[in-house]
Amino acid sequence: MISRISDASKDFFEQVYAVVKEIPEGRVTSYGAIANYLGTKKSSRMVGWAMNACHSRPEIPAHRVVNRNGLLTGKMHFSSPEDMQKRLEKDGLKVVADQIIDFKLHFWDPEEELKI
DNA sequence: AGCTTGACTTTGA
DNA sequence: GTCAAAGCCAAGC
Repeated sequence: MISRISDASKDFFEQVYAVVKEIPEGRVTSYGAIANYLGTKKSSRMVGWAMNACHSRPEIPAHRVVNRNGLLTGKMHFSSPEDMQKRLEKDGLKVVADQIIDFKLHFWDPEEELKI
């Protein structure tokens, strides 16, 4: 019989998407936080790479995922660079110079909220 | 098959 | 505090 891969071993991308979709409105998180929650802290880049493929998942609020500094590093990957900031402001967040104000206050840690 | 790039993070100077 | 370099894994060429 064919040993199908376990659900827990599903694609890393799917895991990232699952976490990102759980990000509540008005909250933001970092690539590293997601990677850490998934257990691959070192592979924070993979989270970003996963987001690069988020075009396959229109329901992914990728605008709520920023780098460790709260900087909108991936804004240019959106339909329009302004779209990401506009969505964040729509969520009640303040963005200045492509950076989220009080980022740490709005930081949403999946390890804290989702409880491993 | 190997090298380069990438929506990052951490560490050292 | 900033700046530079290393580490990381995967996809693209």
